[in-house]
Amino acid sequence: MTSYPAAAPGDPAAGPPLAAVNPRRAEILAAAAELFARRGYHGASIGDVGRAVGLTGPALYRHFSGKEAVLAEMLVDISERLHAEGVRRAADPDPGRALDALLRWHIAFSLDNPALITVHERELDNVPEPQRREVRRLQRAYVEEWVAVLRRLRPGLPDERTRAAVHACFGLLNSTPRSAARLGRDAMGDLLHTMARAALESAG
Amino acid sequence: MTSYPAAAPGDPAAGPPLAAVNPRRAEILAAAAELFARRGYHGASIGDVGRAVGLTGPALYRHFSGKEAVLAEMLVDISERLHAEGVRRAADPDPGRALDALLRWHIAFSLDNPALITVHERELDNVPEPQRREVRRLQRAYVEEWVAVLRRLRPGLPDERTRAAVHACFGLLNSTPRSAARLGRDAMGDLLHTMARAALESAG
DNA sequence: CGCCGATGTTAATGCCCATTAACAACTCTA
DNA sequence: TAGAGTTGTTAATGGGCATTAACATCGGCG
Repeated sequence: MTSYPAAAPGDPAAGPPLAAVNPRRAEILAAAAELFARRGYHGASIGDVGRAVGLTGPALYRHFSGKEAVLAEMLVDISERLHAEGVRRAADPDPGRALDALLRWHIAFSLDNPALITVHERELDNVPEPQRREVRRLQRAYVEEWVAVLRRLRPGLPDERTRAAVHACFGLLNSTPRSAARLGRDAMGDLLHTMARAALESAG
Repeated sequence: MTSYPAAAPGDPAAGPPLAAVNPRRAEILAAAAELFARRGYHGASIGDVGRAVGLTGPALYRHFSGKEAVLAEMLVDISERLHAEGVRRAADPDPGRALDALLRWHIAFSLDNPALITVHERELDNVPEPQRREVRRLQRAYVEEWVAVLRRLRPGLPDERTRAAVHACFGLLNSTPRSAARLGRDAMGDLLHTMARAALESAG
């Protein structure tokens, strides 16, 4: 079992890379993520997002081409981050270690970015078309990294069952945003890791 | 391991009891659940719901006092059904059997009513105030049924940890609506049961 | 200094939507 | 068969919201 310290500055779980590029854009994306997670894409207005960063609604159009573009950039960024680091961690030649590394990564991401996880899970349908495909592609690829590791760990399992198990595992891991989490962050991370690992092992 | 046949007519998982009372209301509630689940409460209009049952938007006001009332009745009904049957099944004197009975119940409900599960999980904030409290109360009570069973099964675990484990388990179980589920219904039910049971046992 | 691009603000504009009004049709029943 | 309740429909009505227009401010740079 590994511990779950808060994300360090260099940690890939810490924040979107574009935070350094344009702080205003990053600030808007963060506020929008929070609001979209809490009230849903259609439940949060451009004015709400603007107000959350100390601006009026129309000011956002200096930074994004529209409301959909905010969501699109948010989801593409999340999927890319999840996928890129997933590939890296799945590459461990020992499948058991790879699985633990994937679990640590996903859990750290959920604990650090509950709003992003929520939006990623719920709002894909509101992303306009060129980017929706891309997000879907990245999501699928990320799942396949997990499936490939499990396949090495438990050869002979039907792929469909493995895929279903991975989806269920994500459900467990992504429950973080909804659980009040009076447990401390580290205890919660350890608990999720233990439960997810046990769940996946039981599927074989 | 138990199987997960499709809900029989008399089965409490089959449908809301008020379906027999007023078929039009039930039809509207079902259509609204589907639309609210797919597009979110704010993303589905009264007109959309009406059209889904072959009516115009304003016709719904003959059956409900407004859009919020549709959501409220839907969520109160779900929470009541989950809770009532949860109490019944948690009453088994053998905690191991009680846990399996709870798992079977929750899994059958998710498989039969993916849209309801989704809405129940996401839209509580849009329920107007007198009923929101009631739904919260029922949700909490339902969780406590699970916690009580686990407490009997694994005495000595801190309640906070047990509660967190139950929430995580719900995340796993409720992932059904999001997983493509090319697995057959019964295989999916068995898989979820196995994984959830293993996850909960690992938490102690 | 004087212009300009970047970034904001406050007024339109136009659409969508929840809700209500005004008006039918159908059924039941006295 | 007339009248009333039930369930619909098609027109308002009014508000909210995304988006755009028109107008400032300000910092840098010629």
